[in-house]
Amino acid sequence: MDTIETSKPQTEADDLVAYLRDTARLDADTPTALYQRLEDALRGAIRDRVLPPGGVIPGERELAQRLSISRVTIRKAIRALVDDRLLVQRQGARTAVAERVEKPVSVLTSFSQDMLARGLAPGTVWLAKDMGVALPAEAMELGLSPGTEVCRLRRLRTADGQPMALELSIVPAAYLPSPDLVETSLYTVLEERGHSPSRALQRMRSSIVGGNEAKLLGVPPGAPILEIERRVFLEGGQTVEYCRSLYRGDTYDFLVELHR
Amino acid sequence: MDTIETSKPQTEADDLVAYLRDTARLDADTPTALYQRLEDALRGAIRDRVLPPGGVIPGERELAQRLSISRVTIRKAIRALVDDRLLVQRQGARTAVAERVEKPVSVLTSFSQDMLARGLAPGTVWLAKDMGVALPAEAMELGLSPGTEVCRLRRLRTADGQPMALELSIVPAAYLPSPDLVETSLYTVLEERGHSPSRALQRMRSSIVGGNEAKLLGVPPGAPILEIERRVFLEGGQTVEYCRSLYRGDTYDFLVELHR
DNA sequence: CATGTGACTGGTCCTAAACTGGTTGCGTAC
DNA sequence: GTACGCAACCAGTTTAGGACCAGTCACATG
Repeated sequence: MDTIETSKPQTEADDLVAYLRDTARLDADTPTALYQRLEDALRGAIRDRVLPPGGVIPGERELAQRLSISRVTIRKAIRALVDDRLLVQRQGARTAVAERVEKPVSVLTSFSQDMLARGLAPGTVWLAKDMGVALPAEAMELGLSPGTEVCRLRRLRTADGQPMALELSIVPAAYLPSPDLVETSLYTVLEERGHSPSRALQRMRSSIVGGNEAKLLGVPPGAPILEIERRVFLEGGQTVEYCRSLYRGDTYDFLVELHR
Repeated sequence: MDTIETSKPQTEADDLVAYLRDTARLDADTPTALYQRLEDALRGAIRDRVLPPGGVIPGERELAQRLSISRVTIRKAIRALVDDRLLVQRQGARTAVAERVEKPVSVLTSFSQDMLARGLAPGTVWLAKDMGVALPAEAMELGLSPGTEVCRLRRLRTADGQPMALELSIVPAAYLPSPDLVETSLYTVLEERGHSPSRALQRMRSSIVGGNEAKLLGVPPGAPILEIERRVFLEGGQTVEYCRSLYRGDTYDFLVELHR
């Protein structure tokens, strides 16, 4: 028999059990699988710091008994979190919450944040701000119906006063009613208006700069540039920005983290 | 929240059943086929988030009973949505609403996989394979003690027969005892030997190709190239490969997915 | 101090019941 | 023929129990 006789007043464990019982709605009769609900509840407990990083969770048997759930189910839920690197299991030792969730480097940042992270002072020179009906190509990239209004922002971005990139941003007027709302950071304005970018796809290629753009960037024609085409999405999947940038190849590099 | 569900324990299921009953007009005598109406109703339920993505729908038998409809009809309606990838069926498990399946783009891939994903046939021309004591710079990049043995692989990678990239890979001999083990794919060999890459950091910049490399890549000197420097890590964090590549700027672009 | 024991941990295996979708066959109505 | 209903069976999943192994850790013993 694998019985358990614990009655120690472990407040932490009690808190967790209570949290799980509430969050997973163990008694409710939902169509969702039990282990699935428990998994989500555990995920929430880690997110809400009910389970602090580095802390340990109660034993599987104890959890099973106190939640009136089979150990199989507990293990199935835990297993999913272990696969996601949120929990760490070691035979013989208790299951623990992962110490540090490695913050991925592939993070969606604005130009300003990017430069600050490099220890450079970001700056902006406005080249054009306008508004109008989306061109067919723009409507296509943004997933808009033809005829929708869009804002266009054309800027020279600088770092420590030196030209770093040319940027053309196109944003549906639904998210940015006027280009004049943007002082320096487009993303700040979007966030303030409740349209937080959540995801982006970015295509990069190496290319050669032409005459006009070379002058603006302060490099000789024929210098290498990093062409970046970026489509930024909201939580719901709607495209909130389409952006084409030319970064100076001699002073800019892009860092990505790749997985699995 | 827990106390409100006195009259009806299955809130979620009840909501759906009510929604379907209303939307599909089950009792009405319309020329439209019953399964057709049910299908549209289910489609609406998904669109209106009555059925959230990732959620599960009640079992076919339960639906059939509660809607007073045959299971055959239920299945016929569900079948259509499965064909449209709106629902996901798995024998033994409940039918679930499809998650938005944005395939992750920031994935660690080998050159071969990358080219295949682009619909191109990957190829390799060996320029050099050798082995020796790590140079100080190499030891530094790989995090090795000075004097450790490393393998060096220098390859011209082709796509559909055309030169695409020059690649110099450096791998500690502990993970690759001999450079001759690699036929075409380094990652395949590493995986077979139990050293699966799990994570990589990649730095990219735009640059100009020099004379020798231009000849190998089949582009004129001064053509734009994408310089990629990649450090690949194992699960445990040890560096398993340090790689420098030059990709042709005119035919190669790199796609990344960024979050939050 | 070292060390060994025992209680506890997760890892793995098993049985079993109650469900799930998958499939087939038979029947009725239009 | 198509639409619809009913029923049985198969295969897979979920959940509940249990038992045993192997690793970990705290604590008493020397």
